[in-house]
Amino acid sequence: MDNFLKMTSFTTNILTWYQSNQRDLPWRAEKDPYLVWISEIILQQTQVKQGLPYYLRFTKAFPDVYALARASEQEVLKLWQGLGYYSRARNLHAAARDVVERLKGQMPETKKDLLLLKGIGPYTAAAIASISFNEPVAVVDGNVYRLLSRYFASSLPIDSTEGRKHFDALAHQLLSKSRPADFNQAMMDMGAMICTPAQPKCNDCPVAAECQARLLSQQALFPVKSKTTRKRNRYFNYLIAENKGQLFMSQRQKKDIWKGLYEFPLIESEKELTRAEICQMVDSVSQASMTTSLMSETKHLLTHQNIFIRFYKIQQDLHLNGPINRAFDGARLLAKSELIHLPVPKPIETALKRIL
DNA sequence: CACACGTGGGT
DNA sequence: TACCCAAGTGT
Repeated sequence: MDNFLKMTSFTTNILTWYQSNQRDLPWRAEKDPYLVWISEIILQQTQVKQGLPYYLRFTKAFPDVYALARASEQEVLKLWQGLGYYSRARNLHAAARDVVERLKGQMPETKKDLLLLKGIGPYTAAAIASISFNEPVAVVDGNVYRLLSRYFASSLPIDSTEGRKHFDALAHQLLSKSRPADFNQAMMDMGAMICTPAQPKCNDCPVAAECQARLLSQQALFPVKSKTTRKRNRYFNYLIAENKGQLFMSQRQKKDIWKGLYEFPLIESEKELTRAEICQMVDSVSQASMTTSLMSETKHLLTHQNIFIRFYKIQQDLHLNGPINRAFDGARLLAKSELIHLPVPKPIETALKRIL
């Protein structure tokens, strides 16, 4: 079979498989560009199982771009709480206001114009343009890299510039120009349901017959990645200071994890600190004998770092006369009823549940 | 352009 | 346990 016929059969087989195996997902019914947009942002680096409940709550609260633009950033972050990658929420909110104010509420209809919006990169722009407006552009995400690298048994690293260009070109060659929406969603469903990272279901795969990795029994060797990850440890010592039913809380501002979210006053260190050292640090600034007690500790595993978290309860109410420690700079005393509305990181959410 | 950004699930 | 992975983007 020559290359042209092989490519044609790949596209045909993928489309046919999709017709009878596609997942029933809420944003697929109307292809409303706003709903597709929300779904694509939520599903970045996130599996459907994890993102779906967020999509349902989010679109119920903000059914259209105007509702989202009207909301405050904090309201948007609160609905995003627990999903991670919070810049997605902040960018989405900013872009919604951009669409309402600059584009009179009309979503851009081409990949080129969609790319101008905050938080929309090559993948998301192609997804919205193809799914909602039938533009013949291929989506190239982790699913597509994995599927194509296996199908062609290509050892080009998917995290290299050359590899990305190669698979992008391949995806565009294989793309159905008449049914880009179906083809792109078929590729993603294939990657999520059949050509999975571990133990792919090759027996159910519509293109298994020509899959080079399968012919070599080397599915597990693809895709190839060149970079290695190394982790650093961080130690977060949170000070829980309660005063007359109120709690000290501060908002993370720096260009760092959990930007914009709220937390307890924090002493961060590169190495593990003992309870005595924490006490000493607090006492030296407050010039008083402050005692703390360790409430609990958790471990947070991230892509590039491990965060070891300890929660200390401040025993005495000696912080009445202002900040007792640099950790309390910028901290505000908030009533428990207010805390419920603050967006907080997962570990803080867990701690608050115990306290409140 | 290498790196940071979250959380949950799998091996 | 300690990794890896998941519908990527911004800087």
